[in-house]
Formats: sequence, structure tokens, C-alpha cells
Amino acid sequence: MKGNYSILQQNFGKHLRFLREERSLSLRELSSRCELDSSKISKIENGKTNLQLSTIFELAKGLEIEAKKLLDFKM
Amino acid sequence: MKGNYSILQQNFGKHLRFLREERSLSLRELSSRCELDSSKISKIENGKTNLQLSTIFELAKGLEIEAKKLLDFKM
DNA sequence: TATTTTGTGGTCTTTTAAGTCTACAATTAA
DNA sequence: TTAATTGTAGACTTAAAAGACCACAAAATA
Repeated sequence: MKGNYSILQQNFGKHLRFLREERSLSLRELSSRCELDSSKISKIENGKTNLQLSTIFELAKGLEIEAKKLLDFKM
Repeated sequence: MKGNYSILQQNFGKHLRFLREERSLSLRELSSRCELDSSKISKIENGKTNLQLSTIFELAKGLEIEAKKLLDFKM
């Protein structure tokens, strides 16, 4: 992408990590509940990925929450 | 992506179109309010794109809504 | 102590979103 | 009837996400 969205990615990542730890899931546990590699989830949580819509929904599936909750963070 | 997310993309697209038309914005008008090409927005609305997190936030900016509202649709 | 678990970083290939433009038919407005 | 607007589709390049691995240090557990 043209713009720099690293702050956005970092905020998303922090929020994801919060939601995962809130459920006491390890990266590999969350990974096994959706179609995502654990190392990829790690990268997302560390703000290194501008993930796609489908990936957001996979994460929501794994966390058993509505996808919109994953965007429920302050910028 | 491995899985087929066309239904997801289509539902997102329909919802986006609803939100845009609700505000009486043309594709080019919305386009001018964010850093997105109008033909790209057209493709998103027609379910042809698995858009990225940054693009969701650009659309939210253009529509002047919270990004999570863009994921507030039924699957 | 020995052993699993955990998070992370790297590699490599394939796929595709992003970005930028052009063109055009169908509406809509002047 | 012109002229402008609107939605859409296509071409093309570049950057990067996805996907599937492997390896390892540190931390937790047995």
C-alpha cells in the first residue's frame, strides 16, 4: 500500500493479542481453531501484516467472536 | 487465499454499497474522500476483492464512520 | 534436570491486492 | 439533443499477503 499503516497494524495486533490472552489461548491453540499458521498470527499480533478481510474472519472464527469485535479498538 | 471467501466478499460489498448510497455518495465522490480509486471501490462492492485492513479503514474514513461498522453485517 | 510449550523469525513460492489509467455504455441533467 | 455523471471492466506493474515450512531461544512444566 502507498500510505504507512504500521500504527493501524500495531493497534490491531495489540487488540488481537488481548483478545487471545483473555481466552488463555496460545498461538498454536488459536491456530488450530482456524485456518491460520501460528507464525502468521504472531506476525499479525506484532503489527507486521496488513491482513485481509478473510483473515480477520478466520481469526474471529478461532476466537469465537464477531469479526467486528476485532476492529473495536482505539486508534 | 486457500479457502473460498467470495460469499464473505459479496456480503461485505453489499453492505458497503448500502452505507455509501445511504449517504448519497457516488463512487467518485467516496473515492475523493479517501485514498482509493473509484474503480477499485466498485470492485469491492461487487465482491471481487479480498480487501486489506488498511483499505477497510480508508473506506471508513471516506464514509466518516467507525471501521467496525463496515463489518457489521450478517453472514 | 529433562522435556514440552511458546513466541518468533526466517525462507521460499504462489497468488493477488494495491495503485494507476483508460475506455465505454447507460443514466441523468442541462 | 448535448453534455456530464456514474458504474464497471480491463490492462499493467509492483509490493506484499498468504500459505507452508523449519529452527531456535526462552519460559513453563514434569
